[in-house]
Amino acid sequence: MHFGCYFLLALDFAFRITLHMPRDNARLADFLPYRLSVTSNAVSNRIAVEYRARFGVNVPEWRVMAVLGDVGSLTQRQLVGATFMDKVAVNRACKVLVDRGLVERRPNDSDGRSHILELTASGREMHGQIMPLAMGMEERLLECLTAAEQRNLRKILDKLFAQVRDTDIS
Amino acid sequence: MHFGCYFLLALDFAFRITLHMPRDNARLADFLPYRLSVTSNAVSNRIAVEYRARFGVNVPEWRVMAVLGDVGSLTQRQLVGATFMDKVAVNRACKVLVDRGLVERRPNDSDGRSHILELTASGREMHGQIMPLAMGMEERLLECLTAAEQRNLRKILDKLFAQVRDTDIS
DNA sequence: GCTCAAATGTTCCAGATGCAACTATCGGGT
DNA sequence: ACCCGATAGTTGCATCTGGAACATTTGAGC
Repeated sequence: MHFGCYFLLALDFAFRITLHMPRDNARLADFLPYRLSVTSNAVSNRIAVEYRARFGVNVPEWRVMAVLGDVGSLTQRQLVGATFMDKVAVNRACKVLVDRGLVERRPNDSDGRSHILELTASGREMHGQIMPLAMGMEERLLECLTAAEQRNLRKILDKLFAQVRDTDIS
Repeated sequence: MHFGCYFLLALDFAFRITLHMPRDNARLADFLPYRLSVTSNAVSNRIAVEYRARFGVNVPEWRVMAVLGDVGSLTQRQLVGATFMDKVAVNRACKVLVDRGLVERRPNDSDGRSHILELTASGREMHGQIMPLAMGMEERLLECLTAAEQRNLRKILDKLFAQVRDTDIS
């Protein structure tokens, strides 16, 4: 966790440079991609620690479980599409989940290259425990925002993602 | 880049599960920390590729240069506070920048443990080139948002960060 | 001025990440 | 039926990342 003990110092520091710097100097703290990254990492780390401590899964593994628990049966390729993760990350997450008996992998009759992945009974049980935890964390995280701000945030993130995907930023 | 060729399929997939899934099922695509992470990673990767291609620096190195160029002279400890990066990341970034002649490190007279880091002439020159690029990318990224949405986003990210920092999410 | 806990920076190691190359399979064109 | 380019999955490798242990220096208390 690279925030925490240093945060007060950082705030003080940011405050000082806000006051004393010439207006035309670009400050990292004003750079929106930077803020997005810092906030996102803080949120992700916080949640990842919780998943790890309680269920022994990392974020890619949890994402795969969340999608499988929601949809049912998917191939790795479909999981890649559903989670926006790298196919290697999906492959590794699936391998771990299969080894732990949380996911079952059976041949795909209509395509010999792929397999069908599905939660086992034990996987569904963990899914039933981990989803309320995730929802609870989301709720407590979003407590600080009004309903309008929550809607705004979702809309804005969608717009930004589409912009990065479609537009030549460079 | 783990989005791109799979994106259309992902959209289609998300669309299908939106339509056909029971309402009470929690979907990963609705989970805000997930969306935040996907968007942030997409933005960061896109920008990182640009820095790498044009200046041969990675994100930690760029952050250190941005702060040094803005503030002047700092110790590694102050850089940690200013960038929210890990002290190891700051140390490595500084080492690389010193080796490349972009940053000068001189003893700190008032504290024998630390050194003062400062951009060299060549470092200031790169800073002068890289900051407009960063600002331009930010501008083109934010083109998709209204002025009100941009203000909202900054406010919301601040609130979220404070929430993660101060509140017990688990 | 001595001692010791705290702070700074550095190195080491272990895990996460993702690209690229590879194998196996598919399916369209001939 | 046979190519052959495209696709699904896997493995290897090189890089990124951060926690933990370490050396050095500081500064407060005695």
